[in-house]
Amino acid sequence: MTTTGSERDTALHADADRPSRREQILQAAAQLFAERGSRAVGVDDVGAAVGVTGPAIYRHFAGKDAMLAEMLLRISERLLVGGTERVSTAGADPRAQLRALVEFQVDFALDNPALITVHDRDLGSLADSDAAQVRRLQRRYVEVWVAVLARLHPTAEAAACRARAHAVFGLINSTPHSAGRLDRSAMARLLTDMASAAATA
Amino acid sequence: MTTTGSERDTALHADADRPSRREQILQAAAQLFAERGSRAVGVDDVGAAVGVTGPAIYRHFAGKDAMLAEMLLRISERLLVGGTERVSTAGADPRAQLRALVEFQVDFALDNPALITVHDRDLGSLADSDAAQVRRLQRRYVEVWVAVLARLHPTAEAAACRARAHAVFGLINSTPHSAGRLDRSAMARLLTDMASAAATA
DNA sequence: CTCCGGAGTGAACGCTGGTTAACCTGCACC
DNA sequence: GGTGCAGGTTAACCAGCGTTCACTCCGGAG
Repeated sequence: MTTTGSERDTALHADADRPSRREQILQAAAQLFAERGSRAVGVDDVGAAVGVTGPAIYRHFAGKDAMLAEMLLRISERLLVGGTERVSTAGADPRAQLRALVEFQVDFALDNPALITVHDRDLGSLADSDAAQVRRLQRRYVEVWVAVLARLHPTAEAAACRARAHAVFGLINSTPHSAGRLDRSAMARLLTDMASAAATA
Repeated sequence: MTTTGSERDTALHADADRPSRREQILQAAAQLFAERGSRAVGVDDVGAAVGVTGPAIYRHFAGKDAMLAEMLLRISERLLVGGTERVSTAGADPRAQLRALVEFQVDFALDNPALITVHDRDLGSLADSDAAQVRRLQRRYVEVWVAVLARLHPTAEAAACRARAHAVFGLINSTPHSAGRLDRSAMARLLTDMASAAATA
C-alpha cells in the first residue's frame, strides 16, 4: 500500500480510496464517535462507514482503543503545536496573541466539530496511559493560553487564568451544539467577538 | 392526588419529600455517570455506590435507561422553570433579566457539576421518545435566553441569538472541567463577569 | 400469630460487541 | 507461473452487562 506513484496528501477526496484506508477509518470513526459517543459505536459501524466489515479494522489498528487513542492524541497535538505557533508569530503584544489564539481555536472548532466533540467527551474511555498523555498535551495547550491571559490580567492568580481559559474553550467549543443555522463566517465572527470579550472582561 | 391524609400511600408517585432510596440512587448514578459516562457505568456500580447489589435497582426503576431518562428530564425541567421564574421576577429591563439568567445558570452549574456534565454528554444514549422530550425542554429553555438576548441585540437575527445562548452555556458549563482550583465565590464572580461580557459583546 | 408487600440477594439467561482464527483474493515482483 | 503480502471476509469465541427469577428477610396491619 505504501509508495503509490502519486502521493496525494491534503484533504481532498474524490474517488474510492484517495486518502489511505487508515485515514478514512479515523475520519469516519471521528464522525460516528461524535454523533453517538465512542462507546455506543461498534467496530462494525466504523467498518460499514468506510465500506468494509468490522474485523477489517484490525488490519490498520490494534483495536478500538488504539483508534480512539490516536484520534485524541492527534487532536491534542494539533491544538498544542497550532496554538504555540500562532502565539509565536503574533508578536509581543498580548492582545494580538490572544486574538491569534482565539481565531485559531474558532477555526479549529468550526472546521472539526466532530473532533472537538470527541475530544472532551470520550477522554474518559481511554486506557490510563493514553489518557495521561492526552491530558499532558491538553495541559500544555492550556498553559499557552494561561501565559497570554496572565499578561492581560496581571493581578489575577494562575488558577483564575486557568479557569478563564477553560471557560473560553467551552464558549468556542459550543459550535457543535448550535450547528447549521448560521453560516460559517457569521459564526466565526460571533464566536471570536464573544470569546475576546469574555477573555478580557 | 394525595388522598388519604391518615394512611401512607407511599408507592404511587406522590412523595418526593424525604431522601428515599430512590433519590440516593439517582444522586449516586449522576455522580458516576458524570465521572465515567453512563454507558461505562454498570448497574452493579450504581448499586454498590448506595450499598446494595445491582438488581436491587429494579425495585426502584424500570431499568438503567429509565434512570438516565428521569435524571435528564429533571435537570431540563429545573433549568426551564428556574430560568423562566428568574426572568419573570427580574423586572422589565433586559439587562437585569440577562443578569438573572446568568446568575441562575452559574449557580446551577456550580451546585450540580455532575448533572451539568451528564446533561449534555449522555443525551445521546437515551430512548428516542425520552430524548425528544428532553430536547423539547432544552429548546424551551434556550428560547427563554433567546428572548432576552434578542432584546439586547435588536439587529441580530434569531439564529445568531441562539448560537449566542449556546456559547454562553458552553462558557458557564465549563466549570466541571476546571474544578477545584478556585473557590466557589471567586469562580461564580469570574463566570458571571465573563458570561455577561460575552452575552452583551 | 399470621399474612402481605416492599426491599434485597445470588444465580442464571441472553444479547451485544470486541477480538481472534482460518481462509480467500488480487497484485507486485522475481 | 509461483510466491508473498496487504487487505478483506465469514464464523466463532468469549467477556461483560442488563435483566429476570426464585427465594429470603422484615415490619406492620388484622
